[in-house]
Amino acid sequence: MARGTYERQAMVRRSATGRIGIAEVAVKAGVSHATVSRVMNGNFTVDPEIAARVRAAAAELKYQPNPVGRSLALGKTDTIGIVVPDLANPTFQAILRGLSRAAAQDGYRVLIADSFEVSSEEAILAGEARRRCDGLVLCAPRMSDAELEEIVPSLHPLVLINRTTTAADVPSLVVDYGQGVQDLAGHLVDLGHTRLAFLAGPPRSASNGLRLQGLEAFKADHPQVEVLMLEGGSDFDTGHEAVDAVLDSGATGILAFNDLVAMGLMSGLHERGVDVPGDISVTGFDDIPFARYTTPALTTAAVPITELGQQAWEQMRALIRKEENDAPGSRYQPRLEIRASSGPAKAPRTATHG
Amino acid sequence: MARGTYERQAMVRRSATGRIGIAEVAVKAGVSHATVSRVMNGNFTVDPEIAARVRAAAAELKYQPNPVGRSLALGKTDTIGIVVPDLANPTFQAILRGLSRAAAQDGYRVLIADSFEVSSEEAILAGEARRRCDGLVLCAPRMSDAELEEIVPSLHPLVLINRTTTAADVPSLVVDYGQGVQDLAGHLVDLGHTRLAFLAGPPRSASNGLRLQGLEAFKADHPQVEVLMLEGGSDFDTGHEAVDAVLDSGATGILAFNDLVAMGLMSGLHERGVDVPGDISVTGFDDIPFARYTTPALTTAAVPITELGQQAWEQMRALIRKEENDAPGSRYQPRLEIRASSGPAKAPRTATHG
DNA sequence: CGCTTATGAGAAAACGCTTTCTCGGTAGTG
DNA sequence: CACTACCGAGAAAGCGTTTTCTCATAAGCG
Repeated sequence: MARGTYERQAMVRRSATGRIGIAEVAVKAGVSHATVSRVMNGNFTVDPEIAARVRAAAAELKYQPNPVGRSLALGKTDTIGIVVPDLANPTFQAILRGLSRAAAQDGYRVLIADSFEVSSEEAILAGEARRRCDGLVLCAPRMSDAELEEIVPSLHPLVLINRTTTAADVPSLVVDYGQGVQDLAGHLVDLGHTRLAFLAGPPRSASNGLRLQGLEAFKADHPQVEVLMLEGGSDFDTGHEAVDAVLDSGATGILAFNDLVAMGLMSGLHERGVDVPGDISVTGFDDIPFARYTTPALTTAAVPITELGQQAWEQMRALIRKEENDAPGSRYQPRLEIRASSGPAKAPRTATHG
Repeated sequence: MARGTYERQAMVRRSATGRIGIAEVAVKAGVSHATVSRVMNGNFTVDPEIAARVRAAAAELKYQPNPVGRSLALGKTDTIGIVVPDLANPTFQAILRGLSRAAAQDGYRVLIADSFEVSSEEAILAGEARRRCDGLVLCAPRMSDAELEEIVPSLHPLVLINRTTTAADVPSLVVDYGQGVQDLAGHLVDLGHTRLAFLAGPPRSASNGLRLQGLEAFKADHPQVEVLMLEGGSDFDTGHEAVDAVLDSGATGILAFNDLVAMGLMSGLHERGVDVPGDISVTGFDDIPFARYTTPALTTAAVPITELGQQAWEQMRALIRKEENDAPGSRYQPRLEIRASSGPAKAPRTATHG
């Protein structure tokens, strides 16, 4: 109080924008804004007495630094972006959740961008999100390999999920869908099924491609087993609508693209009076939380999906901090989760019904 | 080309940050950055020939304006924030999705903040998110009324979901859970049930409070019906673990807090060999997409949840644009969705079992 | 006691953009 | 032909911070 010069005015005039800025605090504390900034950032080259005065003024005015100004000065936003093809998909929701939680732990926020499965939008969304953030997680992009390779360099720091690139410094987290689908098919064959059908996912989905490759390998290993391909999608309705095609196929073991499709299919089969797994065995993929609660509980391949979101953040953090990353990316093995929706094959069915 | 003075240097020197900025474009086009800015923003007071030159330079350098600088200058971020108590909850996921989609249509992005049901974190998260964004959607906050009232003024523009405030200019979107639960209870009574049990949700949840109020009203209207209260939560496991309590209660009609709890409960009852709806009728709440695919399909009260997310954006947009809003907030009536999980009551059960 | 070296805080530049202000130049009008 | 009006583009001032630079003051040392 010795100086007595500060806080001349009782009323604080707010800046043009109406919000309290560093300038108001500086005036109230009788110091320059540089000093206020130093205090707010814990710079110890400030006289403790003055620091206390600044802190008091800041507290009284409820001053909170403007993050935009801060971002501009520091060149970072403490925000990362994520682009997903479909926010309605539990898989992407789980990744988002894992990512968001892990990032929050380190003081980062997450900006989301949903491409609604419109692959032509992805590059634009990704670019915009990236410029607003310190890094980007590109989740199962539907764009072509060529397009991906083209935009990847401009997106760094970048973490890819379920997609790979030749570019350096771009960690990829991929799930081994090929192996997973082979495990599921193997499980069905062990149960005596000899005629399987695969209910495929979205054509542009890379993970669908991996499943198809896995099934090719499986067919090569098991020449005695028939594996049919049926068109599909990635949601409930797809599975529900596939009932006729499934019954027509005469297959007794159905590999659905994912759990959602499997649930839709089971629901449809139930309506038709077809017993699962008595008449037909059904398997899903992902092991979403709902899978264990369906009736019958769904046999599926469990993907450690929330962990994947978290891992995405770990990789991103390493990139942002420019740390040496010993394991740039990783490969996740699905774990076979045998439940009640798969059972022994009954007498072979014929290809036509009704 | 008449001037011939621009583009003196073949090599463009990038700014300190390494990224291409407005300055590089200005140099390449031989104009000031003011002019570049004007061209980029479609200001028509620029000579068409110069504008073309600027556009060419921008395209060649792949110039994209830095959103942070832009935000600082314009005082807006084209981003809104949303705070949810639990990103794992399908209800909040759906709200997020509806919000994100609607906002994207108007060129806005969404920043998410998950409080993980830690109510003490909500105020901080909300404040931080708000400062980074042009507005905030506060979704079913768990904080006390007092705390809510205290922080609300500093959060404007603000849209509340499933919570109300006395502050002006804060639209509230609330679902009439009280009416919905009465409808469900009425449905069960119509089926002959006289002993109901309510599997409650999280204690701090306002929507749980509304359900309890609704049930009080219901009890007053139906003195002959017993309505028991059981402790619960909001997820699968809660429902699953409640099996014993439900069976002990002797109730034949169970009102679960939401669809998740109902599904967990049905799964548990199935494991115990209890028939739904033969022995016990179960109802959910929300009508999440999965509800129609459970076995038996779940009777529930449908909440137009994605529409709610969209409405949240409509309100937010009106606030941001400072439009007059004729309907600040709205009240949503759940729609009874009768499916197979509810059926006629069988002979009354005794309070003890086993 | 005078010179050099810390120390601490203000002035100013920087971050990248938008926008007001300013002014040279051209066209239009009496 | 002179004077005003207008148009288009550059200069410069913001937006709200952080950080470097600079300088006054005080302390340390011979």
